[in-house]
Amino acid sequence: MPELPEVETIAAGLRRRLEGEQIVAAEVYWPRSVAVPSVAEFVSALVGRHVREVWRRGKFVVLALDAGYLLIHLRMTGRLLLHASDESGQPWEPYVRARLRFASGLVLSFVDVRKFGRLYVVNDLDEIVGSLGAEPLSASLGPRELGNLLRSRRRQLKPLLLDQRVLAGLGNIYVDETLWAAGLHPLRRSDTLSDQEIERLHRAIQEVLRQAVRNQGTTLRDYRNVADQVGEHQAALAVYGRAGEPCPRCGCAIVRELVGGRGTHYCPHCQRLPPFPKRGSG
DNA sequence: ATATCTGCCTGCTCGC
DNA sequence: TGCGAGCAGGCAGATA
Repeated sequence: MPELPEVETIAAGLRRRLEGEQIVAAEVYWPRSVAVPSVAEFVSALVGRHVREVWRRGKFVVLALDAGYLLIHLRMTGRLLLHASDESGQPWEPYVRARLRFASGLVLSFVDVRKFGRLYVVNDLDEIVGSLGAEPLSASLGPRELGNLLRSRRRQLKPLLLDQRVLAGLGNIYVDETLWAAGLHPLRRSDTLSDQEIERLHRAIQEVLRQAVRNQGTTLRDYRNVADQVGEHQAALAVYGRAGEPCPRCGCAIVRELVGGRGTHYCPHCQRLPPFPKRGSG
């Protein structure tokens, strides 16, 4: 699933090759992939525009155009593939839901097996990303700010960290990895963390995400970068998808349970749940 | 305020 | 070998 590190990798790949490019055609093969506006308006808003800038916000890829913005959310199986052209010689790509053609001949294919991904064209960015929470890697999110986000709510840590309105960019894989790195139980209530635990969680978020970005993301099945290459971070995962395997820290068997309806992986030895909620800074 | 459920989707794995 | 059931999960929307 493309989360922050995967989307960051994709945005970087697009930035290098698309900035300055002009869109000459937009093709939609699965209309429901276009969230907003109508397909006809989507196409006419894109054709003729230039790509000014490309970045990531949460799990969204943002293409700033000379008029308006194209946003892409890959959800579960979405891919953005760049080809020099889709003329003869290119392998046929199944599950293409939409395509953009550029003046240089570049072709950007939105490929999405499960059709969960969404494309958006808007004039006001905040219409789509306005409700997103803090950027986990932002310098403005220090331990104190993270602590405020957690302590102002009384929620289980895992669903809270998955909530894009609180922190934008973490998904199931990196929440599990982060909680393991911080030594915190997924069911731990967010308002019971000590200052030390907040700092550990803050450091874990930074380190896990930065290492995953360096590794170009995690490919368990579907994720590919814009050149159709897999990531490398799957080899560095400590707990996600490793139920029954030994914890890298203590050797105890990793367990998998449902938390908030999601498959959740953790070490029962390193990530203990206190018998009763703690308060204050201990 | 928080937790839980449904629908959206399709490929894959499992058991018979 | 073939088939159906169940699973995977990000997010929006509805409900408890």
